[in-house]
Formats: sequence, C-alpha cells, structure tokens
Amino acid sequence: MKKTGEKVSNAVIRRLPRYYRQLTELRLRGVVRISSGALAKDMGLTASQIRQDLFCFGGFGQQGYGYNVEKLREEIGAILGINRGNTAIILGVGNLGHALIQNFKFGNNGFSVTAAFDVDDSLVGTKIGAVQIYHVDELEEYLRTYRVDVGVLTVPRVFAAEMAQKLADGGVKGIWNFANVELKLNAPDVIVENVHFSDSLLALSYMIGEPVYDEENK
Amino acid sequence: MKKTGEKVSNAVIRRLPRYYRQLTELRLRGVVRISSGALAKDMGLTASQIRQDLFCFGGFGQQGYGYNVEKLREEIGAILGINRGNTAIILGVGNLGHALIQNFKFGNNGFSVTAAFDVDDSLVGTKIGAVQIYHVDELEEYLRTYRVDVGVLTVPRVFAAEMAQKLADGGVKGIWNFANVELKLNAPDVIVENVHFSDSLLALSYMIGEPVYDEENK
DNA sequence: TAGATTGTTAATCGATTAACAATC
DNA sequence: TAGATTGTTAATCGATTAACAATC
Repeated sequence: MKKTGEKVSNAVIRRLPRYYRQLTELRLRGVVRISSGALAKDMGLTASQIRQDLFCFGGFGQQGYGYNVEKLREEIGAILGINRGNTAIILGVGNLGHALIQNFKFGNNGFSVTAAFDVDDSLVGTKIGAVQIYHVDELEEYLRTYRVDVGVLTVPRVFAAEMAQKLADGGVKGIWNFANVELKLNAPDVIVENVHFSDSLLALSYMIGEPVYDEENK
Repeated sequence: MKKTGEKVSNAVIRRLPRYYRQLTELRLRGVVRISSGALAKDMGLTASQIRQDLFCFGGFGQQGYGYNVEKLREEIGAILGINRGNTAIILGVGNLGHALIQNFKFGNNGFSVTAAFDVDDSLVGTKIGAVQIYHVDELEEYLRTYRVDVGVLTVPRVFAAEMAQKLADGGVKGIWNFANVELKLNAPDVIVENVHFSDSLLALSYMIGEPVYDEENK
C-alpha cells in the first residue's frame, strides 16, 4: 500500500504537522472518526487535497467511513518520526534558548533534550529542569560521545555559522536555526530548518498593509 | 510602472523578506550593484524567478546593469511596509515574550513596541528596556487610546483565543501568534501570522528521517 | 442493499522556468 | 557600438481540484 520512492513535496511535508496537530485536538475532544470533508472544513483545505496528501503514504482510511482519528494520528506521527527517539541539544542558553528549554514541549514532538551549551561560566554546571548546561568547549567531545539528531541554534547571530559547522562536523542530522542568519553549511546532508522571526513579521507587515489582502490567500 | 490590482501570490510574499535580508547583507558588504543571476545564486533561486517576482511590483532594475543594491533594498523595504511606522504590543511577558522584547530587533523590521501586558502583578509596573508592562485588564483601554497595528501573542495557549479576540475587537490589523494554537477569530480582516515551533520541528523531524531528502527540495 | 466516503486517475490551475526583444 | 541584463510574454512543470469507480 505504501508508495515508496516517490518524493513527497515540500507543500505536503508542511501540512503533515498541521494534520497531526488537528488530529491531536480532535482526539482530545473525543472525536473517533472524521471524513476528509470534515477535516478539510476544520483546516481550511479541500477534501481532495487531504486525500491526495495521505495518498502519498498509502491508504489510512476506509471507504464509506472516513478516517479513524486515533489511527490516523498515529500514522502521521510515525511518518513525522515522533517515535524515532530523536535527541536534541540546545546551543546558547540566552533568553530564547532558556525559554525553549523551559516552555517548549519537545517531548510532544518526539524529541528529548539531552544537554545545553553556553559560554557563560555562571550558567555552566547549572540545570534548567532536567537539562544540564555544559560549556561550549565541551561540545565536540559531547558529540563524539552521544548521538545527537538535532542541534537547536539559539546563539547570537555572530556565532551561528561557527556553531552550526561544529554541529554538522559532529554528525547531527538537522539544525533548528533560530539565529536569524542564512546558514551556508559545508555539509550537504545536514538539514537546516530556519525559524526566521524577521521574515515572519515582515510578511505580516506586508499583509496588514494590503487592503485587498484576505485570509484565504494564506 | 507599478502594477496595481494584481494579487501578489503567497509564494512571492514569503520571498520578499528574504530578498530584503539578502540585500541588507550585500549592502553591509559594500556591494553596490547585483544582477538577478548573482542574487539567484546567493539565495538558491533562479534569475527568472527573481525578475518575475520583482515584476509584480514594477521594474527596479536597469537593462545591462542589474539592480542597485541600496535602491532595491529601499523599494522592497517600502513594499514590506518598513517605513509605515507600525506599532506592536506584547501580550504575555513570560520567557518568550521577555526574550522577544529584549532580543528581537523590532526596529529593523519597521516596528516599535509600545507596551507589554501580563497578569503577573510582580511584573506589572516594571519595564523591560523602554517597554512598560501593564496589567492585561488595561488592554482594552489601551487599544481604545493608542493605535496598535500588531499584537504579539506570547501568552500560554489556554489564554490565546480570548486575548486574540480582544486584540481583534480592539482594532489591531494583525496578530503575530506564538501561542501554538490555531486561532479562529471572529474578525475576517485581522491577519494572523503563526509561528508554530512544533510544526517547524516536526517538519525537520520528517526531513532528517528521509535518507533521500536533500536541501534543494526546500 | 443503499449511502457514504475513500483511493486513485484525469483535468485544471497557478507558479516556475525559458526565451527573447528592449535598452542601458 | 557591443555586451550585458532587464522587463515581459510564452512554455513548462508541479500542485491542487475534480471526478468517479471501488468498496466499506
């Protein structure tokens, strides 16, 4: 049933987490089954699009019935890699790094944070929750010792490129980049996922300035 | 020259801030002129795409020469609304709200933060930098008194919907939503720009799990 | 069985790419 | 002038939407 080999488009990949989120919400509300039509309505998509998206990975539904919320959520979670036991480390325990460690539910997304790194000696050796803070000098040794899937880059932008390269050299698979710089890595296999606050705010700025602009254009 | 009336696609809107960022970078490096080809190479796009994008707003280049970096940056900045004197207020001065006020360069994106709001009495009345923190109860009065273009939603998710509706009722044009919930507003004109950390991390999770997945698919 | 809704192919739409005349 | 590169239209590609047979 699974269609392997076919490349999944970026557009689809970006919708998968939204499906997962919506299904989690539905499950919380006690909804057991849902049709592509109903899900589409909830999410502002078309039923066709949803069926087409799911078709990339095989059939998870049942004709005449729709989709079992719990099962579909499981399947999409698995596709996203939620059960893969991913690990992440935090680079830079400033305001943002601290906020992520303290407030962001890595666990809900299949990640466990195994360490944090900073240059500030007053932070090194302390913990945030269960997360130990090490000195950045220990990063390379740490990466040699433990498997780290993702490095979370929350250092000031001037250090971003250097830290990113160290992460890549240390064998991480992905970098979650909050440093607001375009990373040009010397490591083709490492995936960089940017969270560019500026880009997001500027897009919003554009949209609120366009009188004709309306929601459906999203 | 300007083509008015034509709707600019979301894909183009999302690239505009990237152009702006790249041009800022080029200016910093002292680059005076750039061709669509060179810019495309820098950004991983095609020259055609860049010219097509800019064509949406009129011609900013010169045949045989290319684009003047400073001028193009100005033009795109203006399109994005950087000179519009936008104002923003922060809802929720927890870790993330605090981090944004303290570290995020709102000014670089044409915004000034005019106030912050929280429920915590130990925060109310204090300042972060130049930003005064008010009690959330004062929000409606504040919105009646001052023009606020964007509300930055960094409250815990349970309060997000309520706060968002207050912002909308108070006349903001946009909501920059970090609350990790889908907002369903009763206000069709208000633009919601979501920064969903989870969606971003899950997309990264998917991509690091796909051996065939490579950068150019971005 | 009749009704509902999927899985899947085909048609359409929109975005990207190619091409080239215009012109600096 | 010759060379370079844009502005702009046309061609292509990919994503979304429509349609419907399969089937629960």
